[in-house]
Amino acid sequence: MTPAGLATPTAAGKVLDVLGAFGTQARELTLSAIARRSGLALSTAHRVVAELVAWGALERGDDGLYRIGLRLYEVGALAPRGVALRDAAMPFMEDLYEITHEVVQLGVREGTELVFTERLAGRSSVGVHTRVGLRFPLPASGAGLVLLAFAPHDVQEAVLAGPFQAFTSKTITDPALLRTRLAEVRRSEIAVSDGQVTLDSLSVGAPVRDPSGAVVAAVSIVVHAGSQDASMLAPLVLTAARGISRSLAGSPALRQATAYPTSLRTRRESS
Amino acid sequence: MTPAGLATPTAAGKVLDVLGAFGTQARELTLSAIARRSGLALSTAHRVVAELVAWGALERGDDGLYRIGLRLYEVGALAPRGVALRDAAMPFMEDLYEITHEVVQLGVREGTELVFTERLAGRSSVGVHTRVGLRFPLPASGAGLVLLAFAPHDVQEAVLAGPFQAFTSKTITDPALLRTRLAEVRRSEIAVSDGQVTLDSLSVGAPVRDPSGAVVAAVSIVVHAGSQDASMLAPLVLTAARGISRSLAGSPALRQATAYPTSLRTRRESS
DNA sequence: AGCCTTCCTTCCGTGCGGCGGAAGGGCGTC
DNA sequence: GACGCCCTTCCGCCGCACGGAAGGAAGGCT
Repeated sequence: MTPAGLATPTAAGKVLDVLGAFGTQARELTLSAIARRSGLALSTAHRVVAELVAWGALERGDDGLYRIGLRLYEVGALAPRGVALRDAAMPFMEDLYEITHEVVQLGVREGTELVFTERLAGRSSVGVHTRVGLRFPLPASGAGLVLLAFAPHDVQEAVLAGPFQAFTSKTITDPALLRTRLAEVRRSEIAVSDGQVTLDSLSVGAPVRDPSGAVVAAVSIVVHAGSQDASMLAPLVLTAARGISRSLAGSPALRQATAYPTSLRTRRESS
Repeated sequence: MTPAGLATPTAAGKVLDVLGAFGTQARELTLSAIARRSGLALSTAHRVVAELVAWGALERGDDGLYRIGLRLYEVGALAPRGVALRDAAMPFMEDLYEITHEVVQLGVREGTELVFTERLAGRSSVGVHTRVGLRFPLPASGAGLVLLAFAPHDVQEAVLAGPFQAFTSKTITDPALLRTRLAEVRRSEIAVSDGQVTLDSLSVGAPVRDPSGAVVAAVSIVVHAGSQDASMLAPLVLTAARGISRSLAGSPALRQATAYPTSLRTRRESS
């Protein structure tokens, strides 16, 4: 993740460098491992880490290894695109899984990437290699196409201009073709990616909208390419997506981004 | 949460001050609200926040409000006492809820406090005022008694020495009595708190252990005081706790604290 | 046993970047 | 139109962050 060696000049950045040293592959680290992965000098890492431990952002086990602390878990749980979204989506994703027993995923867009935030899969499902927290180029998958189709123009242009990562022979790498596909997605509210990630997999995605109508996430389902039920999936996924959107409107927690009534900006915080 | 005004002298601390400004009551803040709640000067907050946004720890909506970012959610999800524990516990907690339809909680100890990390409750359940992320003194609740009973000696002594917060007339405030109760909990693996938080509630807690046998969490159930089924709860809670412990042993993710085979310390991290 | 590696901790002088007051601009409200 | 609130930028002084180096503990290997 963090390529190491790129130590941040700023002090705040060093805190983030330390946090960035942790990852799904590195849930527990020694002090020197943190220093190495974050590109910080050992003594610097030592000081920063000590402060993080004191605050509760990191914890140190009796074995000396450092782990992400409970306090950071709590703060992270405040992310609107994290838990609030998860809570709204899980029931519908579970339904979808019960019906199909295929891989069901929830993803959001960050910059020009797709990030999976939730995933349900049984043993019999397609062996997809995604995992929660994994980042992915937008144009390849069903969920990504949805998020790209409804992204702001500058994001779309950035993706359409940039280089395309081709996973298979079927991965879209032609900007013109991609534009057409995106328009189609906007019209149908459904995106299909057939063999664009791996040749034997097919995914169908649909948009999740916040109360203002802005697309904040995408649900998708992944099946074996060639399954005859592919065309039946669209209504299922679409229904789940709409259910999640409706559920979001109910819970007050997530009122994401784009369209606040301007009056809300006046809210005050007690000191 | 953060009393504001206590600005940290250290630079790293200011980052944490900013993160600490967010809470369940304050999921979205303006820049000046952050400055106020963290005790930082506006210009300082501005600089720190900008850096956090660049990294992805915070996000800024089109409305100008800052929220906890996805990247922090991802990092927080790496906390062993967060998600790993949750994943292991949820199925059993759901069972417990299905059977009883009472409030079911999962808590861990942090310092001399109890922190609830998960909570299931229906509409008909006791109107308990706990919430995920809430901190609580250990000696009052069933879950807290469990965690205290199996805590390291210095923690126990610190609590036994310190002042006791009395919520009701039944709250234990006598160190000698508390010692007796703790011994009882250690023997029976069950803790009952009757009317010690609010007079009309009763909670029953049991310990969750990691593969090494160390107590890492506590499950508890809260019912109306006087319910005749109180004595029936112990086996249920105990069974759930054991199930979670067994499930933890299965998943490789959580190998908490105390008892690593020392050889594990030798693990390396690629730079 | 001895040596070596790896790890953690502490100290300290230098210098660089953090710090916050203040000024300027935008937007809404009274 | 004036006030209040918010955000952004600038700049000079001061302070704390920085990292090299040294001390020490704990295995692992031969």
